Amino acid sequence: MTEAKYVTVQADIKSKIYQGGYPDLKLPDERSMAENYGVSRSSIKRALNVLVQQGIIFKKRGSGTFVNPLYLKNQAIFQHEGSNLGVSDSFRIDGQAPAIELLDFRVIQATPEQQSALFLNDGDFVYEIKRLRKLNGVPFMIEYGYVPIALLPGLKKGDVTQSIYGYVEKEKHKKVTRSFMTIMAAPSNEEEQTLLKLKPTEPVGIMEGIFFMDDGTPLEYSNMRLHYEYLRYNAFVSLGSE
Amino acid sequence: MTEAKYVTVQADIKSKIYQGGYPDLKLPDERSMAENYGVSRSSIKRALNVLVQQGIIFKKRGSGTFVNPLYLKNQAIFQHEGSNLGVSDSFRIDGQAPAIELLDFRVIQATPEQQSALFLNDGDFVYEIKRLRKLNGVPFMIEYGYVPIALLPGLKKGDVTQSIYGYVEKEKHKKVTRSFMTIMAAPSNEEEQTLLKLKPTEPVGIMEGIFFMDDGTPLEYSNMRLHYEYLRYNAFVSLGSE
DNA sequence: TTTTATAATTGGTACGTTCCAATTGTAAAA
DNA sequence: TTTTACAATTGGAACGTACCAATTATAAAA
Repeated sequence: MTEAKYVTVQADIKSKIYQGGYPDLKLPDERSMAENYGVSRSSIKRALNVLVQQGIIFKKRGSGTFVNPLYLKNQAIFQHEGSNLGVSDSFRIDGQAPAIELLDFRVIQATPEQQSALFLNDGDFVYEIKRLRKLNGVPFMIEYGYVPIALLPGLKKGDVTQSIYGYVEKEKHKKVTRSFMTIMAAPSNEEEQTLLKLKPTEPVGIMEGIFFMDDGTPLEYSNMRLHYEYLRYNAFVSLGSE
Repeated sequence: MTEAKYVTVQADIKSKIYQGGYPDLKLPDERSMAENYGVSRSSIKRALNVLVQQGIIFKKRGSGTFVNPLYLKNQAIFQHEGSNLGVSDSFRIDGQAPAIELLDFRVIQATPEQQSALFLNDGDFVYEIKRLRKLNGVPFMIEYGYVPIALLPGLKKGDVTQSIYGYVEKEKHKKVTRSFMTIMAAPSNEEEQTLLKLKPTEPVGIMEGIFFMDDGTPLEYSNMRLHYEYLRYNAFVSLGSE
C-alpha cells in the first residue's frame, strides 16, 4: 500500500517550508508546482489545502500562496491539532506515556447512546473500562471507555492497563487514527475531586467522542474527564467551508 | 456573487441531517446523490468532505456514508466547528446575532505574549476591548480582545459595540477568515460569577487565540470566557496528514 | 506624471472520466 | 447448511479540461 501522491507532495512542501525553502514566504504558483512535481494541478491543490487546513500556509486568489509567517516564527504555539488524538498519544509527546491505573473493568449492555455511536444492536454488550491516568505519579484524568466485545473478544484485564490502541494494532493489525470529539467543561463531582485532587470550585474538562479504526469501524466510545489544567485543545479554524 | 455549488449542497445535506432526513443514519451513495442534486460526483465529494471535517458525518469505503450520532446528540448552542469563525456568527443559529455590551475600551502596551501573537515589537500599543455578549438577554461570555492600534488607527468606542470584523471589512476591505484557537477550562472568578450568573463551583470555558485577516496579518488576540454550558466544541481529528 | 484601460497571472469551481480498494451481496460448490 | 468464489456496490485517488474571479502587471491615454 503506497502512500497517496498528495500526501507525499504535502509532506515535501511542508519540509521545504521548515527548511526555509521559500525565502520570500511565497510558494510557486500551482501550475508550475504541478509540473515540477510531475502531478496534476488537482493533486497540488489537494496537498496545499491540507496545509491551509493546518494553518501553515494561506492562499489568496490572484496573488499566490504564502507561508503563514507566524507559523515559522512561533511554531510552539502552533502545535496543532494532529497531536491530539488519543490520550496516551497526545501526552506521550512530552516524553513518557502516562501510567494507567485500572479502576473498573466489566461487561455491560450497551446503552442506546453507545449503540448508535458504536453501530451496535439492542442487547449487544460492551466492555466498560474505567481508568485513572497519571503523569509522573500525578493523576490527571478519569476515563470511561466502552468497546464492543464483538470487536475484541479476547480482551483481558491485563490488556486494558495499557493503551487499547496498542492492543488493537498488535492483535487486529488496524490502526486508530481518527476520532470525533466534543469538548466541554463542567463542575467536578466528589469522586472527581478525590481522584484528581481538585478543590470543589475546580472543574473538569470533558472530552467525549468516538475513536475509529483505519477502516472506519467505530472502536471505542470514550468519556474523558480531565483535571482542568490538563485540557488544552488547539484548533485551526478557517471559514469558507473548506 | 452566487454561492458555490458544493456549499449549497453541503448546507442542504446538513439541514437534512438536522431534520432527521436520513432515518437509519446512512446517506445515499455518492453517485446517486450526484444525480439527484444535478451535480458531479466530485462536487458531492467536496460537500461531504466538508461535513466530515466538521465531524458531522463519516465515510467508510465500501460501506457508505453515515451520520455521526454524537453530533445529533450534542446539538449545542455553540457550534464552533469550522464554518463559524467569530462569535457573532457562531451564535447566529437562532437567527439573531448576540447583543454586545461594552465593558471597557482603552489603549495599553502589548504584553510579550500579545507581541509574539500579533507580530508586534516591544512598546507597541494595542486596544484592549472588554465586552459582554448576550443571547436573548442572557449573558454567556466575557470577551477580551486585543488589536494593534497601528492596524485600526481610527477605532472608536462606537465601532466596538458591534462586530470588529464587520468594521474591518467595511474600512479596510479585508476579511477575517481564519483563526488559531486554544480551548481550555478554569474555575470562575468573582467577576465572571457575577456577570455570567455562575455559582462559585461552576467554571468558565476559555477560547483563546489569534484571528487573521485574509492577507495573513494577525488582527486580534482574543480571550473569550464562556459560561461553561455554552462551550461545546466539536472536532474531527485525524492523524497522518489528512 | 498620473490615470485609466487592458492583458497576464494566479487561485477557485466544476465536470467527467479512469482506475483502484474495501466492503457487501449473491450464487455456486462442498 | 456452510463455505467459497465471484460480482456488484461504494468510497478514494488522480487526471485533465474548461471556465471564472481576484489580483497584479503592463501599456496606453490624459
